[in-house]
Order: sequence, then C-alpha cells, then structure tokens
Amino acid sequence: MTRPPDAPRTIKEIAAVAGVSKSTVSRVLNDTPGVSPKARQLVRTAIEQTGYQPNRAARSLVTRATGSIGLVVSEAQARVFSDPFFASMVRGATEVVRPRGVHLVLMLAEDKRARDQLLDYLRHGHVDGVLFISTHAADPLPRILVAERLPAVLSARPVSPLAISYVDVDSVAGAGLAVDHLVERGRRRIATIAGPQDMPAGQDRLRGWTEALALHGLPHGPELVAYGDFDRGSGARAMEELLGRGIEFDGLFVASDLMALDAVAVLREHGLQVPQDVAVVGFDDSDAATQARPALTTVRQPVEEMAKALTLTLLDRIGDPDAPITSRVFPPKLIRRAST
Amino acid sequence: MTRPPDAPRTIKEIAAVAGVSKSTVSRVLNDTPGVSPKARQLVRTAIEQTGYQPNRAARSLVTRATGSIGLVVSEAQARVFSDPFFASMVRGATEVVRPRGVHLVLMLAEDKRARDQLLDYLRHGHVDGVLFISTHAADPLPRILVAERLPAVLSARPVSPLAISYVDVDSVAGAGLAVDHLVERGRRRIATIAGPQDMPAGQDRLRGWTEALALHGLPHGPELVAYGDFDRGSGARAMEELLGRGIEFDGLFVASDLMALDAVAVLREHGLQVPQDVAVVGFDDSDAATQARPALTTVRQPVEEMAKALTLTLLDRIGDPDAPITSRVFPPKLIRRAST
DNA sequence: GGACGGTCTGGGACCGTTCCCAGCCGTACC
DNA sequence: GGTACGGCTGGGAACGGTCCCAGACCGTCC
Repeated sequence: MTRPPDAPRTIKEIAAVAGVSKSTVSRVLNDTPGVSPKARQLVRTAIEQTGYQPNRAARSLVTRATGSIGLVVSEAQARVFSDPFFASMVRGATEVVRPRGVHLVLMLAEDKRARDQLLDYLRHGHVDGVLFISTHAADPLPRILVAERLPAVLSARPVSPLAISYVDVDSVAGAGLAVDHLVERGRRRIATIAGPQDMPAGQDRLRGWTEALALHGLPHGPELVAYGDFDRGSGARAMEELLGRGIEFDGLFVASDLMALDAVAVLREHGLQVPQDVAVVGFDDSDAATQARPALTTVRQPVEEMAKALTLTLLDRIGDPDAPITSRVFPPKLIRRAST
Repeated sequence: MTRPPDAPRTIKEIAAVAGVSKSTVSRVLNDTPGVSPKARQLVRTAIEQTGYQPNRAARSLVTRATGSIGLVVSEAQARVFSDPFFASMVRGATEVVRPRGVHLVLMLAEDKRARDQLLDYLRHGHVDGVLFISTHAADPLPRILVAERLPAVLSARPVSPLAISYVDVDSVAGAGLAVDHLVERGRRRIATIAGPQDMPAGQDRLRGWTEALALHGLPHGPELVAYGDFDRGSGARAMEELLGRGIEFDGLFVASDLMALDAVAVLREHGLQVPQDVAVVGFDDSDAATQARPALTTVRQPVEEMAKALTLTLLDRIGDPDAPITSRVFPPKLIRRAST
C-alpha cells in the first residue's frame, strides 16, 4: 500500500521509466490523440507501476484552471447544514467530482462582509466554477456571479429569471401528489400551510395544491390557506391561525416537513388525532419526518440525482463557457407513512 | 467594484508599478525581513491600488504546499451533517482559515472504497493537512493519517491513545453540571441513559454522572443506568428498559439530546409529566433540544470556539511538523430550559 | 526514385512564484 | 583612503506541467 519513497514525482521520471519523452506522457495523461497504441500502453503501465499522480499546481499554472469548484453556502443561518438536502447535495456532487479529480471547496457567505470577501475571492479565479447552495430567496450572489461570467449553477430555481442553469423538483406536481393521496384516503376538505410567496417553492406548492383540488372538484378557497416561512415555529403559528378560523378540514398539506411537524403538535394540543381527525402530508422527506411520531407522509425530491445532474452541468459549463443553459426539473415521489 | 481588465496579474507587473524588483515584491508578500520601510510601503500601495492577488498555483509549485486543508467527513451516514456540531465546526474553521487564504476542501469517506481513494489522494499531497470530523468510534482513518505523518487533528478524543491533537468537551464535568442542576431542583433519585461504552464520550458522561451523585451522597447503582447508542431510537428502548425495572426516579440525565427527546416521548406515553414527575437533562444542545416541547435543558459544548482552536492547532502543525501535540478540553455549559 | 503527406515523436519555451546568490551602496573603523 | 561589513536590492534558476513546433519515419503515388 505504501508508496516507495523514491516514487517518481514528475512527468519526466515517468517518461524515463516508459522510455518516451515527457511530451508523450503528457499526451497520454490528457487523452490527446496522436499517440501510438504501443507508446500509450508503455506510459500507462509506467504510471500504474509507480502510482504517479500529476502535480496539480504545475498543471494549474499553465492551464489557468484550478481543478476545483466552490461549494458556496449562502445562508445566514446554519440551516442549510442541518437540512438533509445539504448532505445529499454534497454526496451527489462528490460522486461526480471525485473520479474527475476535481476538488470541492467549501465556502461560507453568512453575512455581507463575508459575501464581499468571497466575491473578491471568486473573481480572482480561485475556483473554476461555483455550485450554489441556498434555500434563501433574495440572495444577490447568483446574479452577481452570472454578471461576472463565472460558471455557476443553482440548486433551485431562482426567484427571477436568470441566465443560469439550475435543478429543481417539480413542486406543483409534488403538491398534486400530496393532494391526490389525501383524496384517495377519503379526505374532502383539505387545507394547506403554504410557504412564503416570494419564493418559487412556496408559490409552486400552493399552486399545485390549488390546481389539484380544482381538478377533484373540491374546495380550495383562501380560507383553507395559512402561510408560514418553511421553518420550524412558523408552522405552529399557521396551524393556530387555521384552527382559529373555526373552519372544518380533515386533510392538510404542508409545504415543508418542519412546518408539518409543528402543525401535528398543535393539532394534538387541540385534541385532534393524526391521522384519524386530520391526515397530514409534508414536503421534503427530511430526517425529522421519518423519526416523528407518527412518521410523516411526505413528498420526496430525488436530491442526490439532482445534485449529480447539477454538478455535471457545471463541469460542462466550465469546459465550455458557451454551453447552453440546461435546467432540469425532477419529478417528486410520495412517501407514504403513518400520518395519513 | 469591478477590477479593470488590465489589472496586474503577476508579481512582475506589481514590481513595475512600485518601481522595484519582483524579488522585493515577493519579500513583501511573504513578510520576509530585509526590506526597507520605503520599498515596503511602495509595494503595499501598489498591491492595494491594483487589487493584486498572488497566483496560488505558481506559489504552490515552488513551495510544495497547497494552501488548503481537507475537511474529512468520515461517517457512514449523513448524520454528521445534520448534527449541529458540523455546522458550528465549519463556521469556526472557516473563520480561522479565511483571513489566511487557506481553502477548506470537503472530502467524504463514506465507505471503504471511498476511504482508500481518499487515502491515496491525501498521500499525494493534495492538501497540507486534515481536519478530521467524526463522531464514529472505531474509525481507522486517524491512525493511518498519523502513521503517514500527514498533519491531522481530531474533533474529539480518539478511542485509544494516539499521537494526534484533538479538542473535546469535558464530558465528565458536563455530566456533573447536569446532575448538580437536577439535585438543585430537588431531585434525589437520578437515573441516566448512557451512551455506548466503547466511546470516550459515552464513558465520560457515565463517569461524570456516577461521580457527581457519589459526591452528593445519592444513589448511583447500575439499576439506575440504561444504555443507548447516542442516536435517535435507542433512547426510547433504553427508557422502556428503565421504566420496565419498576424502580423509582424523579430525575434523568441522558447522554445525548436525541436520546433525551426519545426518552421524553416515552415518559409521556407512560403518563409521566416532564418536568413535574421526571426532570430531564440532555447533552449537546442540538437544534432539536430548543424546538422540543418542553424545550430541553441540556449541556452545551463551545463548538465554534473548539473548532477555531482545532484549526489553529492544525495550521501550527502544518507550519512545523514537529510542533507538540496540544490537545485541549473545553468546559461545558448548562443551558436551563423547560424540561427541568 | 523522389516528392508528398500523414502519423508519431521529442525539444524547448512558457506559466508566476520562491529563494539563492551576487552585487550595490553607505557607514564605521583602522 | 582603503577595507570590511551590514542592510538592501535585483537577476535568474528552479518548480512540474502544457503545448507549439520542427523533424523523423514510413507508405503511397506519379
């Protein structure tokens, strides 16, 4: 396992071992055509035997690329990390990046000062591209990156149209799945706790709820809607508000798991049973949803697959800055559990 | 804000602007003595004006250092990420690393194959050192890194003695704080749900409980102890076990917040009120502890401060491979909430 | 048989730093 | 006044790759 201390460290030494010139070794390393099969094989075995790996710095110096991409976490709070979304995102990105020898550099932009520093940093070519992770709505960073012509991609659809590739889950369809499931379970009056309406995810999930109910010919008036901000705490307030209106409902679709768990707790405090009195469906399929009692029925996004697609898109764009913008919207999946 | 397109990109151009040689510029950049105050100032303003930043690759090539450290996450599950510990760790490390221009490269080692690849990678000098994050007990990676003489530090005390710097919280003292607090609250029969006894944190927290109770002259026999594995789910089993023994207790110290939340749920299912019938103290001060109902009294580790200390230690060691091993144990703090 | 074209090869300039070394200048001392 | 020495400076050789260019070699065609 351990490499002998005199292992070749340079392309020159590999060339000597293989009996070719360093140019040929370089060609083999970069899969450049115009090398005879024999020479190619010679170099390959020499590399194999010696466990040689090219020097990143030397390569960077001439290619002017760093071989690393920034994983920019732009969020005031630590929320992104605790979000299971982040873990899956990292895992997916890592899987794409690892075999290509590209590094994932973690960068935080928690406040304005940090963001300015980061920007200055990115501008100086410390990374070849940026994988942007944010659940935050009005983040100015993506727009700036696009303007700076730095290859970048987004982990969710931006609030306003932007010349940037992103991946997202089909939130409208997801909300539809949730509603269909509740209807199938015999629920006829289905309320919703929606997310903030200045975020695409918030808008789409509400729209999905509305459209699906309309399709079923069921009520979907504003009296059945309360708003939260996706986060813990806001779900409880929204639930109290809904209950305070004195309207009846036997089904509830909540635009995020965290708010849904809040809602379940409040329902319980009011003596209502889940799912007997009110069946509840969340969104995200977070850890908390699995561990809750009762376990939460929810809508899952294929995050890891999305992360892979996103990372590939970024690498494409780095390879060719004029590569077309290719955003992909993934289909969600309903995860049936005890809350419905 | 935007840099003019003709901004100096090399040390040579800065030298021309400042009217000195590139050697002098290099000296100023590296804070090498032997530069006249006048020349130093000249160079400083030239750099200031032009927004010049040295080329990492060129520097790396000659110094044989990469200017980046690996943030190795060695954990089978995504658990590390959802752990608030991770978020604070990253924030602390970032704060230390950013002003020094050092990069944090995120590396996952989820399974054996990934670990082997990672090892190969680390050996080839892709990072200057490793900041190791793991809550897992028997991880072989730290030992290997030490053997490979790669500068590395650990985010917790290793299971068996190892020539490696680490930071940790004083778990014995933390458990003591919890017990003292329960006693102060008038509790006299205090049970515990301990962590796994093959992990330092598990051992120490149990020892702290035992010693504190002994000091107060209160019972601390094995009938008052049940074991879990720190994780969600195991706390419920342990709680059932304690209750099943039919012994009496009015206080409970649980070695992790996640297990504590489980325990509270089980107590409730058995018709017991928290804190009236049983006062409960957890450990970690996780997000979940704040959001629980009732909010959980718990023991907090100063994670961010620990992360900073740890990162500084690593940087020291990178600067001087023979720097002494300096592990630090931080004092915990009791966070009083509604569960006691 | 020579001109030509294609495939493959090797030499060497270059990327932007660091750092060694030689040389400059001014001062202090004999 | 010459020498020694100190602080300060600049030139240039590395570092390990990529890639341009020139040329070797071989087969084909007129």
